[in-house]
Amino acid sequence: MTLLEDLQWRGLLADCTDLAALTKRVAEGPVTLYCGFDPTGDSLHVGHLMGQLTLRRFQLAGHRPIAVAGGATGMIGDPSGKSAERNLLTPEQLAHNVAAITGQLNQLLDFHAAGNPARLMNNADWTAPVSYLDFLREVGKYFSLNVMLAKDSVKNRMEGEAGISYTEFSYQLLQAYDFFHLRQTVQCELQIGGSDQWGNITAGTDFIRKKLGTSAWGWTFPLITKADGTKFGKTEGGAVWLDPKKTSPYRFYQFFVNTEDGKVSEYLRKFTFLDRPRIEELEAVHAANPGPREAHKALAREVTRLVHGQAALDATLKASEILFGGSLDGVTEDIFKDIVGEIPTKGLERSRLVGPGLALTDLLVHSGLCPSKGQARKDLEGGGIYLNNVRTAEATRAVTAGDLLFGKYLLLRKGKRTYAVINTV
RNA sequence: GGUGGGUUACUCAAGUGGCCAACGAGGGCGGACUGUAAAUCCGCCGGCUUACGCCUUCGAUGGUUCGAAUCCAUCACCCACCA
Repeated sequence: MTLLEDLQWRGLLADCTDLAALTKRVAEGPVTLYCGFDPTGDSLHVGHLMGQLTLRRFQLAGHRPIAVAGGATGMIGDPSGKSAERNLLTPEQLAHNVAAITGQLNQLLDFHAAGNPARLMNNADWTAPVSYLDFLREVGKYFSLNVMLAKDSVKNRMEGEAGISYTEFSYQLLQAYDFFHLRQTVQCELQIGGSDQWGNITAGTDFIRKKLGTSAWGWTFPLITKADGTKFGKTEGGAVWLDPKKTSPYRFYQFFVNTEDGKVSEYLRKFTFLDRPRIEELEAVHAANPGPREAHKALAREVTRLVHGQAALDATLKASEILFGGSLDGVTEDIFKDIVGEIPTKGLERSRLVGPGLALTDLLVHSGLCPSKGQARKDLEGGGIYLNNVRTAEATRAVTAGDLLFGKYLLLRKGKRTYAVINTV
């Protein structure tokens, strides 16, 4: 199976500017390709993984990937997929964000591969020095307003109430200029991106054809959705980030374990490097016996290892085994200590547990599991609270030193899978 | 600039003097079933309180009234039509 056939089998092709020609070109030898990442936040999230992983798939097949951090485009704001104008980031925020995501982009690609090492660039390097007048003469002249206005990203905003500023309207020119610059300086022939980037990518291929008279291709992959069609990568706590300080490896792993059955097959194909026989084997195992969730766990293991590494994965697996293994019997202090760092942990002065102890409702609020004492009481009465993995339904329950595990910890749980640890000091 | 309509809890959206902490839907959280899934069913969703109840909330500010989300005035923002 060729690379492009594999990508299509994985469902990673939404659209291609000329699939037949690209297929021919890829067969002839290594292609240089790029994918851009705008620094809209101080971390990438699981949605961004698709671009990074696809670059990596090309690299593994011998091609030359470039990850481009959007130091310039991030200053403008991409209107694609956005229903309203966004606030501009300050230069300080941008610099901070670029530094943060640059580190993350370094993880998934191989920058030392013999023959085709990955490269990391920042489009501010070639965009910032260009003067406004030069840009209008050298770039703007090649763009038809009619075509620009017809792009979905612009059209949707023109039709809606929010409108669009001249600044965001100009975004497609900047991205087109990136592609043009890379085509000219490093023979980059292909740009990949999510399907919402189609308009920006074709702006680039059109510009290259007009200005350079050479070929360039665009390839988009479908945006990931959940089974109910809502946005992928959001949880109660917000986005699932790649930064372990924002989303712990444990939560990251759990996010994938909790994938709906109907999506496991798709996610295995799109988020892992497992080969086709292995994925089909996992699908068969799951179909035969869905209870153990083997496919979900394989998915979660693979993605967690890719993003956080083997050591973090091991710790996460250990914590998950304990927390979802049922009883805490037989768990030693050393093993328990390992899970403390994996799930949200709050400190508590041990003196507060002496005598009558501390109301469990107060402890639930302190741990962050419940937003208020009233809610904590309702959760308790509803049977959704567990102390040291034992259901506790008395709203007036007090917690004393006698409840401590290993004389030091308390394990609180709300519902089936939300845990918190109290660490006494 | 003129005239009319609007601003309600996470979102949408009822409510036009007391029965309103405020219908309903979505969404969220819990429970049952199951498999840390989906679907379904049940409960809860401003705060404090064991409870009676108390406190804060319906764009902002002031007023009328025993009593206001509901009436009046002023202000702010949004929408529609006219100029």
